[in-house]
Amino acid sequence: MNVSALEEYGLRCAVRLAQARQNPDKNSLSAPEIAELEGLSVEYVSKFMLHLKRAGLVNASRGVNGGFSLAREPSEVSLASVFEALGGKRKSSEEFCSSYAGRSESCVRLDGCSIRPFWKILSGYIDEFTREMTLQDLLKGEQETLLKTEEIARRNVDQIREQIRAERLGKQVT
Amino acid sequence: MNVSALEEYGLRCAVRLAQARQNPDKNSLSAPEIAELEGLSVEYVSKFMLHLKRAGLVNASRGVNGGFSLAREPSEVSLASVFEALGGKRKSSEEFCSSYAGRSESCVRLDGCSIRPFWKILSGYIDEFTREMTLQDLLKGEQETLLKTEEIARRNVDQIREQIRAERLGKQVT
DNA sequence: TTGAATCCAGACAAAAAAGTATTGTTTCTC
DNA sequence: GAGAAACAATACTTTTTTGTCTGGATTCAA
Repeated sequence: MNVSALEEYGLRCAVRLAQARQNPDKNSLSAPEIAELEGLSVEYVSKFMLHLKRAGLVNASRGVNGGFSLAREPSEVSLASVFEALGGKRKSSEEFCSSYAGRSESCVRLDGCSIRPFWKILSGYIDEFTREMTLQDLLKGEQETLLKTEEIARRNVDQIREQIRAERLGKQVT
Repeated sequence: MNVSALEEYGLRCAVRLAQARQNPDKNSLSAPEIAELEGLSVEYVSKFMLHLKRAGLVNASRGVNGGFSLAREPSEVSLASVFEALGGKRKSSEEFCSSYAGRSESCVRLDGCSIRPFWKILSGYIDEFTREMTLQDLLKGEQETLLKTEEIARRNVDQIREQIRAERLGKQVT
């Protein structure tokens, strides 16, 4: 349940590009520039950028004045899409169960699992969070980030309430 | 941002012990028994249990009728304490920044970081979640888990609002 | 047209996490 | 007391993640 290096560094690079985009003179950054800004090696940064490019999030141009630029508006780039582009896809509930099946064919706990509901809620919140947040949101500063966060958290509570209601109805029918 | 094997399997083993505790005849389980129940190797389970024991969460007894039993009431064992015992401690905000410093001495973004507030909120929610949830909660079933979840989520919203308010006041003073 | 700066791609190396194997110690039962 | 069943501890192997290195290919400018 920790942030991976991929997620952290990749997101930082994306944010740099989002910032650069707001610069009227020069809205692209080269790998060496990003590396310098972030204190990372050029090779490492290049690796991230390649992934982002393949996913269509970033445009690249070669040559002496080349570099990378964000392909879309920062407000149109969710953090989830960045993470996905980087290859560090989060496991869905099903993938999760099958990947932690231990030695058995499928998870021993498929019915009556007491842990899954817990992970599911937590995981759902994280997904919601990363899907709703965009590069633009991050650029706006802490105060704005907090406001957006509150909105997401509030909606999350509503969703949980909805689930509780649904569960209750299901119970009554049975 | 994925659950580690340590967290998943370790928690499962702890839940098994919490279940066993409710059994009046036999409130302990041996490593082979847990391994069988969870579809894991005995050696692997033993490794988890050793950690849980060292952290004082679990009592162990050797010999032919030996095994492990939960040292406290399931309602007194938070998921956070289980995870911590297993060694997979979550990074605090400070640890986080220093561990992803790249090649520099400290993180390049220490002031005016646009990403930290985001991770901080998300991380705070996860921490809150794992601290509040206990083994007892997991045993109660999905419906109860959801109710507790809603409570935590609601409190989370309040905390965010509090932060927003504090931030606003801070801004005004400056 | 030559060279420098850049992206592109995959192989490679190092470190961490996941999982196994081995050897020993304790406890119970017969 | 001997043997079986269990925990204890650590070393070892495998896999995944993290990060580097190397050898291109493309573009621009002098």
